[in-house]
Amino acid sequence: MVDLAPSGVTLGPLDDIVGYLLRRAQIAVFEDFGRRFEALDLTPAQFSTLVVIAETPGLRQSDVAAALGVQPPNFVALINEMERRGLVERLRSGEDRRAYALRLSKAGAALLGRARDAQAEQEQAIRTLIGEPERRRLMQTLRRLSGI
Amino acid sequence: MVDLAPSGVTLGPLDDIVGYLLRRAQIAVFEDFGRRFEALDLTPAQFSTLVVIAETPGLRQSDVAAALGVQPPNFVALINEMERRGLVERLRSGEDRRAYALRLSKAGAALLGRARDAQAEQEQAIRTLIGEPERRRLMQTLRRLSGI
DNA sequence: TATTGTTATACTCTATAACTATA
DNA sequence: TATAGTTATAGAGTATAACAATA
Repeated sequence: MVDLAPSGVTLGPLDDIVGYLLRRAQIAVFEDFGRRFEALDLTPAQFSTLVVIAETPGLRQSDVAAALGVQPPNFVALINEMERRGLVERLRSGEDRRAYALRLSKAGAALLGRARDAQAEQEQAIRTLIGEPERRRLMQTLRRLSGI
Repeated sequence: MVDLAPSGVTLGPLDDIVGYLLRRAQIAVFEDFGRRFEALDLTPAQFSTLVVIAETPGLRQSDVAAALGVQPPNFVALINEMERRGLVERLRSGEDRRAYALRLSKAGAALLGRARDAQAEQEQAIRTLIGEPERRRLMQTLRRLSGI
C-alpha cells in the first residue's frame, strides 16, 4: 500500500534554471506565432527564409540554408513547397550552373509584407507585456547567450 | 543568365525579433546542456522529470507529465526507460489501483545529485557570460514571456 | 577531385485515437 | 460513465550517406 502525493505539483528548482525558462518561453512565443501566422500559412522556418531571401536576393540555396542553420537536404523540401506555392523562384545561375539563385516572386514579396505586419504585431504584444526597454535588453542578452 | 549574390549573408531583420533570438539562444543552451550531460546520459526531459519527482515523491505519472507539458502517451516511454535504468520506481497506489506513485530509487537520487552539479556548472557558465544580475533579470523576463 | 543540389532514410519529438483495468 | 496508464500510429523537425550534374 503506497500513498500518492496530493496532486499539487511544484516545478521546484526548474523555475530557476535559465535553460528551462528559455525553452518554456520559446514554446509560448512560437505558439503565439503559430496563431498569428495561421491565416498566412507560414511556419517560422518559412518566414525566416523569406526574410533572408528578401534581404539578399540571388543567394544560393546552400547559403540561405547555412545562414538559417538548416541542413541542405532538409532545405530542399522547404524551398520546393514555397516554389510550388509561387512564393520563391529558383533561377539557374550563369556563373555556376549547379547553383540556383533564389528570389522572391511578386506574390512572395506581397505575402512577406503581410507577414512582417503580423510579426510586428507580435513584437508589439511583447512590448506590451514586458516594456520596450526590457525587450531591447532581452534581445541583447539572448544574442550573448547564443555564444555559450 | 542570372547572377548569384556574393555569399555574405545577413540575417537582417531576424536579428531584432524576440522569437528568433529566443530560438537561437535555446538551441545553443540545450547543445551546451547536451555536452555537459553526455557522461550522465540524461536528456533535458529526463533531468526535469527527476527534479519534479524528487521535489514531490509519490506523484502520479499523469501529474508529472502535465507539470512538464508532456503528453501522457509520450511520458510512458520516458518513464519506462528510466525504470529500466533503475532510476525511477513505479509503485501501485493503494488508494487508486489504476495509478502509479513515482519515486526515485537510491541510484536515481545519486544520479540526480551529479546532474544538479552539472546543471549548476552550466548556470555558472551563464553567470560568467552575462553576469548574475542580468541572469536574474533574464529569468524574470522569460517567466513573464511564457504568459504571452 | 570537390561542390551544389538532390534522394533516401532514420531518429527524435510531439500529437491523437483507441484500448485495459480500474473507479 | 469517467479516469490512469498504455498501445499504436502519424506528423513534424533534424541528421547522415550517397548520388548526378557541374566545377
